[in-house]
Amino acid sequence: MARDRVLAANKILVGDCVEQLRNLPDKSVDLVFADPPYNLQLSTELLRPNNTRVDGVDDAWDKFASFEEYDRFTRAWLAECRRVLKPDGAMWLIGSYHNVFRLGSALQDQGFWILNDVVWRKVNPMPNFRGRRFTNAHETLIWAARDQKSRYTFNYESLKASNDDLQMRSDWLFPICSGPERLKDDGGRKAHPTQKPEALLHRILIGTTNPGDVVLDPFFGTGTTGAVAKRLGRRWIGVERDTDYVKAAEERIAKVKTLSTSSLETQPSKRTEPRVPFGALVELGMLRPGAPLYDERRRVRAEVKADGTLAVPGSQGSIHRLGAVVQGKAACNGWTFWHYERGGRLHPIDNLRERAKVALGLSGKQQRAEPLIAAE
Amino acid sequence: MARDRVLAANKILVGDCVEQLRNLPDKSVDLVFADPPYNLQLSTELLRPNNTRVDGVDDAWDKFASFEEYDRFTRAWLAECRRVLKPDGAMWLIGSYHNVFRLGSALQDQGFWILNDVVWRKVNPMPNFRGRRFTNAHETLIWAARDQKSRYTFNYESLKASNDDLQMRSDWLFPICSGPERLKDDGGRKAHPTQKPEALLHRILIGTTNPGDVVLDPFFGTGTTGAVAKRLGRRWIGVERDTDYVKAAEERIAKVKTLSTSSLETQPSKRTEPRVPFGALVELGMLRPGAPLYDERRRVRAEVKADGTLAVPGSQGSIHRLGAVVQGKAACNGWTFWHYERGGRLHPIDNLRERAKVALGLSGKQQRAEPLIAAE
DNA sequence: CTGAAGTTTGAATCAGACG
DNA sequence: CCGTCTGATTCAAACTTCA
Repeated sequence: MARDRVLAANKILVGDCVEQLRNLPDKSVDLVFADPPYNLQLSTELLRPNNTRVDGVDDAWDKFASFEEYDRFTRAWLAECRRVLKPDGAMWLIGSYHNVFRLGSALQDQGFWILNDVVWRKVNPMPNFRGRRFTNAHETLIWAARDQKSRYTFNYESLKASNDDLQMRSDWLFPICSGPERLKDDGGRKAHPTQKPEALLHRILIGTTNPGDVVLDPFFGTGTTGAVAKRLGRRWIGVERDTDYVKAAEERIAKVKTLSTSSLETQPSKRTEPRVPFGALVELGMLRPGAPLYDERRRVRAEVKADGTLAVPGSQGSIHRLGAVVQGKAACNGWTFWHYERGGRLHPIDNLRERAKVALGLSGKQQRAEPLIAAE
Repeated sequence: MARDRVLAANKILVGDCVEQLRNLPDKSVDLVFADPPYNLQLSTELLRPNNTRVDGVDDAWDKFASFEEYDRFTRAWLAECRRVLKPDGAMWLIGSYHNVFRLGSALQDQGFWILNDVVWRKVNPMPNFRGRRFTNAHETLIWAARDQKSRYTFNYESLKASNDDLQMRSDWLFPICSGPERLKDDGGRKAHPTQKPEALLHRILIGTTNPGDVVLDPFFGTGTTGAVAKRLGRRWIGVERDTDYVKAAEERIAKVKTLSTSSLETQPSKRTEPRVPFGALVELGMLRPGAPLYDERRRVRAEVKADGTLAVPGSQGSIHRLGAVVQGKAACNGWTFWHYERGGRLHPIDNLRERAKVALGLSGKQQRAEPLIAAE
C-alpha cells in the first residue's frame, strides 16, 4: 500500500485531510495532534449584554448535517492517523462537549488506548451572556496510545520538575490565545477563529515527544503545532485545506527559530491567586445553612442560606452585596464585614476562608475541614 | 403503559436498575443524577450476549465487544431515565475517561441536549504511582436537558451570589470524599469504593433543582444523592442492587435533617419577578404624557405618549424598539437605556419600575432595602 | 510620557411569554 | 407550531483614548 509513499517532514500538505493522509507512509509518525472541527451548529446570533454581536464560529468547515455524518468523518481521518502512526505512537485530540464524546468513543472503537483525558482550564474564557448555563471555561484533551501495547513516550521527570516537583496533573491552566500571539489577517481581524495557545502545544510536545520526533497535525490551521514543534526541535507535518491558513502558517513558522539543544524552556505557568468563594464554605459544611452572621458590633444579624447567599429580613444576596445594602453603601468586602460566633465571640468569616483554603489544597498544609458552627 | 405506576418518593428501590426504573411512571421526575459503573474491569466482568466470558484484552475484537456490551447497558438505563423525566427535566452524569465518552455519545444519540460538561477537580487525587501518566485529578460531569426544547431549572443568581458575584464556571474544585463523611463498614473499611462528596451534590441540587423537586439516582450506592436531597428539601428516589449499600444508605439518610424552609430560600431572579409594562407608569401618573426621556448622555430626546409608547421625530414605538432604532442596533433594553430628569439629574426609568411594583403591590421581599446601619 | 478610563473580544449548540 | 415582542444578561485581558 505505502510502497511509494515517502515521508517528507516540515511541510504542509494542502488539501482534504483524509486524501492527503493517504499519501503518507505507514508507521512513520510518532505523535498526532488533532484539533478537528467542533460541530458547533450555532442556530441564531448571540448578542452581548450591550447588544453587540458575538463573532462566533460559523465557518463552512464546521458544518455537519448530523452526528452520523460527523462520526463518519471522524472515523475516516482517525483510521488514517492510526495507519500512519508508529506502533509506539500516540495521539492527542482536543474538543468541547459538542464533539469530544464522539471523538473519545471513536478512538476507543478503533483500538486506541486512552491514557488520560486532560482539561485545559481557561484563565479568561468568554462569559455566558444569557446567564442560562455555566461559563464554558474549559476544553477537553484526550491522550491515547495507538494501542494498549504501545510503549508511548512520557517525559515524566521533565513535567514533574517543571511543576515544582509535583506530578503533573490532568488539569492544566492556560490563558486563551490572544495578544501578539494571535495571528491577524490583512484587515486586522483574527486570521483563524480557533487558534490554540502555543503554551498548550509546548507542554504536549515536551511531555510526550522527544527531539527529532515527527508530529502530524491533520487540521493544521494557522500552524501552532508546526511553530512549537520547530521551536522545540521536533519535525512536523501539517494538513490544511484552506490556502489562506496555509499561507499564514508558512509565514509564521518561517519566523520561528529552533532552540539550542541545551536550552530547555521552562513552562511559564501563569498562576492565579487562589480564591475561595463564600459558597464553598456552605458546600463544604463549614457554615451550616441557617447559621447567623453578624457585623462586628452585632447591630445586624443575617442568616446563611443553603444556596450560598446571605439574607436579612427584606433582602438577600452575596455576602458583599448584602454587606453593602445593610450599610447603605455602594460596596463592601463581605469577608471582613461579616462575623460568625464561636465561644461567645465574633470572628470575621475571612478566618474561615483561610481554613477553607487549606481544605481545598490552595495553601501549603493539608488538613480536614470540620464544621465550625454546629447544627441547631 | 404507566397507568398503574405510582411515584413514591424518598425510598430506595432494591434490584436491577433497568427493571426497577420500569416501575416508575412516565414524566414524574425533575432531575436524574447518575453515577454508573465505570467499566474499569472490562475484561473480567463483562459477559458476551451469549453469556460466555470475554477473556483476554489483547484482542481488538474483544475490546470492541466489551464496549458494545457497555453501550447496550448504557442505552437501556438512559432510555428508562428519559421516559421517567418530565419534559422540562434534566440529567447529570458523572464518569471518567474510561466510560464518559460512551455516556456522552449515548446521551446525544437519544436526543438529550447537552448544556455543559463540568469538571470536578480533585483537591487530593490519588497519585499516579508508576509515573507513566498524568495524575488523574478530575472527573467529568455532563449536564443535559431532556431535549433541546426543555425549559430546564438553573438557579443562576444563587450560584453567582455564592461565587462572590462571579458567574459559576464549568470547573469545580472539591476534595474527594474522606474523613467522617466517608462511610465505613463493620470492618472499618470504606463501605463503597466511589462514594461522591456531598459538596458536589449540594452544588448540583442547589443549582439545578427547586425545593420539592423529585431527584432520581439510578445507581444509588450508599445514598449521597438521597442524603443531600433530604437535607435540601428535595424529594428523592434511589435504585440500588446491592443490599449492603441499601442498608448503609438507609441508615445514613435517616440521620439527615431537612433544613428549615427559610434556609432554603434562593436568591430571587429578576426573570421570575412580576413584569411591569411601561404603559403602567403612564397610567399610574408616574410619567405624564409629553414628558421628555433622554439617553444617558442626553444625545437623544424622546417624548412619552399617552398610549404608553415613546416617540422621536420620525419614529414611534415601544421603549425597547425606539431605543434600538435610535442606536441603530438590533435590540435594546429600554428600561436601562431611557432616563427621566429629576432635580436636574438623569435616572434610568428602571428606577420608576421598582416604585411601580410597590404601588401595584407586586413587590416581594426584594423591595427597596433600607440601610440597617446608619451611614457614619 | 504616564496612568486612568473606556472599548473590544474570545470554539457559544445562550429566553420566554404570549397570541 | 410559529411569529412577535419584551427585556435579561458578561469576565479577563488586550487594546485605545484621553487627561
